[in-house]
Amino acid sequence: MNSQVIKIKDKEFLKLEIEKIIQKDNAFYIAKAPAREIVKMFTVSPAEYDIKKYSDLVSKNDDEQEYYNKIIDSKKKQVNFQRTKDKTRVNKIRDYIKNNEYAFFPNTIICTIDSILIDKTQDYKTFIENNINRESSTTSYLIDENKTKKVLIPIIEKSILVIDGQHRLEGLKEFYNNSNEEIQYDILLSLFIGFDRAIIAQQFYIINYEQKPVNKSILYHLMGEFSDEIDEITILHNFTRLLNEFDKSPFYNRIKMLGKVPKGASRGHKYSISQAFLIDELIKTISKKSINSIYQPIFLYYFLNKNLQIEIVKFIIKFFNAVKSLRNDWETPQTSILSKGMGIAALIRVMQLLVPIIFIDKYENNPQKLISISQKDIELLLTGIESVDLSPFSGQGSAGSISKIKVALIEGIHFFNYSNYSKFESEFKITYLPKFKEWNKLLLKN
DNA sequence: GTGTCGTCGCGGACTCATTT
DNA sequence: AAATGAGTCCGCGACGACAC
Repeated sequence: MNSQVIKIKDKEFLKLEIEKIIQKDNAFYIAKAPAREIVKMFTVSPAEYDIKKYSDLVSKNDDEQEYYNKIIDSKKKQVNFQRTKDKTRVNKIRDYIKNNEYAFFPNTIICTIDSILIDKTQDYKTFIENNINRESSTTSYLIDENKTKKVLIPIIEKSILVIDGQHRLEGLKEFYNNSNEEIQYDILLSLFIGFDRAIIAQQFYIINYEQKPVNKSILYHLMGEFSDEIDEITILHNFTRLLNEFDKSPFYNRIKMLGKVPKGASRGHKYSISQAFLIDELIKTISKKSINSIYQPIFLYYFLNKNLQIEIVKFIIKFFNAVKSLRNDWETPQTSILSKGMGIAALIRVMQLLVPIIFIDKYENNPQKLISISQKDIELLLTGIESVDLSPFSGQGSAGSISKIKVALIEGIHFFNYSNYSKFESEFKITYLPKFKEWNKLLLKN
């Protein structure tokens, strides 16, 4: 599939070879195009002249004029394909292209163009030269050349209307605007040519509002299985597998891998948390992104030292086994929130508050010493947790409840020695958080 | 229908760069 | 050096989606 830039009467066109894709009774086209040109051409709101087309239609249908007028009015007001540009997302895509060695976008940008078909018998250059002033500056031309279909799209703003892929293109645009690198970056286009706006609008609706987002657990699974970088997701993916498959783990047969209860699970099974959920919560214990949070990346040191990474999962197992031995409702996720998502998220936060304290007070800022902690030691630290009543917390949304459960747990655990969580928190922020944070920051420098 | 999960959006805090 | 402001992140609460 070739693409080239050509000039006809001082106007530049992007000439693309296109391939017809027939699906059922209709067809669209795919093309390969240089991103550097496309970013100059795309828009997400329909061009002005389309509205005029609708207006013409109205005058021919006088009887129903009022009806049509209403449609036109709503069409004019409604910014059709314009979604608010999410700047954060655009910047993320820009950085992805800039920094990632394998910065692929293998899926197509879905778009539409307004075009005129030029008959095979005519010379297209002459045709365009003759018509160029009569046609809109954004009009494209469809031609046949050497038995292949091609399209000539004017290299001008708004000649391509994007239905899906706005953020990818905005990201590419940002990349080109902020970089002198002349990289080759081809993108795939799915081109809808010659369809009524109503059809396009329908496609837009289906793509953007009806398409289900990918199950996050599957996404994490794929990243873990196929990415060869030992990044945060990969390691946590391996951890969750280990936690689910290792028979001494408190999470043995508890984790819904791929977000689903496995087929053939017994009645009364204990699959109570999803893999994605657990990864989302645990990532905060290893990610440098959490360094400014009150919930510190308590395992950052072990995460950064490859041969110590296993200590993270060992600690997690010891910690939750301690919880398990103190509270018998760990075994009954059907009736208790403790070993369900919210309970576990709250326990992880307790862990993130506990570790900095013992690290400083008991283990003399020595991460090696923390490794030697036993399940019994943790049980002693968590004494009091067995009396915390969790029944008031079911039946509500998650994020708020997680916080409330955490408060109840902290207030109940004797070691923390506070019957008032907010007092504990302010004390923690003064005495432990700054020291631990500094220590974590130091790890990143080395 | 009920209970739980998971995401969205908001407010506040913090950071960093630029201006005064 | 202080003030201002843009950008970003975090935690919380609300709510829609989904499973049972």
